[in-house]
Amino acid sequence: MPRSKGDHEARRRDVSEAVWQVMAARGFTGLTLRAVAAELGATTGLLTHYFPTKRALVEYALDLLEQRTLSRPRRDPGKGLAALRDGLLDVLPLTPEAADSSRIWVSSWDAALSDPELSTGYARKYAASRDRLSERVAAAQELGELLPGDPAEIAAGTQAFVLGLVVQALFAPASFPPRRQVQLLDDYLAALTARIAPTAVDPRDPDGEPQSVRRPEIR
Amino acid sequence: MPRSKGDHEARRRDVSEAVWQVMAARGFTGLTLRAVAAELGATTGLLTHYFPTKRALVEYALDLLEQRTLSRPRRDPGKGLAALRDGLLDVLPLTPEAADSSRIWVSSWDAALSDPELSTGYARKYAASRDRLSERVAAAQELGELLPGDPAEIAAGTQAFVLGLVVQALFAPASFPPRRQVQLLDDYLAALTARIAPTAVDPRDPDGEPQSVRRPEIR
DNA sequence: CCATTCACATAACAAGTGTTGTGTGAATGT
DNA sequence: ACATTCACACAACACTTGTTATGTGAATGG
Repeated sequence: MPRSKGDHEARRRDVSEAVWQVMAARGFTGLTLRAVAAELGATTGLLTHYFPTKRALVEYALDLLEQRTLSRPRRDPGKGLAALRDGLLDVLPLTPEAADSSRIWVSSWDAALSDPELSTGYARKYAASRDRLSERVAAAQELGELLPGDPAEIAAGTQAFVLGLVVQALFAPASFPPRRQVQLLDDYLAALTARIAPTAVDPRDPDGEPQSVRRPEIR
Repeated sequence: MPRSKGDHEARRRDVSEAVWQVMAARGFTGLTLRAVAAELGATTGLLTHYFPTKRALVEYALDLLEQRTLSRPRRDPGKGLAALRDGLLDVLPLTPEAADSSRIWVSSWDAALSDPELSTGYARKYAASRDRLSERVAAAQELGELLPGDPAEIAAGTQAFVLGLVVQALFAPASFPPRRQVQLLDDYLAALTARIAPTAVDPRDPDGEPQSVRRPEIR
């Protein structure tokens, strides 16, 4: 072996950084071999040496995106409802880095929707994310911090909420500063922890004692 | 003028249809002059005759997208909360045509995020949409069907919710059939109303009017 | 020391893109 | 009837894209 494996890995990390920069600056469509090479101060020959085809680089970029999103400096999750809230906050573009990540995600949806293989991969990733949220929902319910109901459904709702909030914040960052994003999320969560539980009221016995659920102490 | 204005308009409508077909089939990135021309059974010369530049065609396509979305067969909006619900249902990809429209929207975000001019246009459109929702929120509040609170904030929340639901439904249509989408939305709306029947919608008639809506307690 | 192997650079290719110029037949105005 | 004007087709241009082939200097192994 002419070079050490450490060199190879280091170079690969350089490529990651270049890919990231290009995507952040020019979107997923702008992810081109020459753009990455230029960002890297190299030529396309380098890239074809590491990735046999463009598709390989795209898949690598998506893995990188997922990995960077997951390994983003996360909040130390609290317990119950606080843990759910933290998990949702991690999705929102509250910092410039998170905004970059979010923009890349959204811009990648175009290519993903046209590619069945990528599309199923995305579906899988989002399903996994919902499963993680679902666990926290169930935990919060056990603590009595969330209204009863199918955790999977509630998790899907929360996921939808933050996803849509991400999109809106990307297009109108001035209208959706971090503070407002957090506020909107908290309002949403507060609605899920209403004082009077809809499902706690038996339709045949509307005068029954409603289950007491205290409002969350969040923020 | 060699030809009647009617011909010109008719031809333009043909172009619209071709543009739409191309976007639905190959996404916003796949919107290319030759693809549209082929779909139209013509050459690129036709398109350059109607649109001086690619950008003009893109803007035309976006206008078409907005117009088709707005003029989509809409529900006859009810009063108060029902009107809000109808407005939100109109956003969801509940029918194949609506799914096409939604997919095109999402795939257009890539290009829009990289283009400041398009980006501000999107921000404006979404803001207008929120304003419309906001009015319905306020109306529902006046009827006592929704909890008090800033209508603009509640509208932003509902918009985020349906937007995110659209994205999830596009990537996992099997997991988010129309029935579940409606159910999720109704659960969300139920959370915004203090006292409302848990099942506001007949599962066999998801597009129908919500039933047995009870007035919330004023706290 | 020397053959080999790796890590690229260089350059060319074919395909696809938007754009532009030049035709051409048909409809129109007079 | 004739000149004009429109609505395209046709073809070429310059450019970008992914891909591929070939070269080359440096590190490595024996």
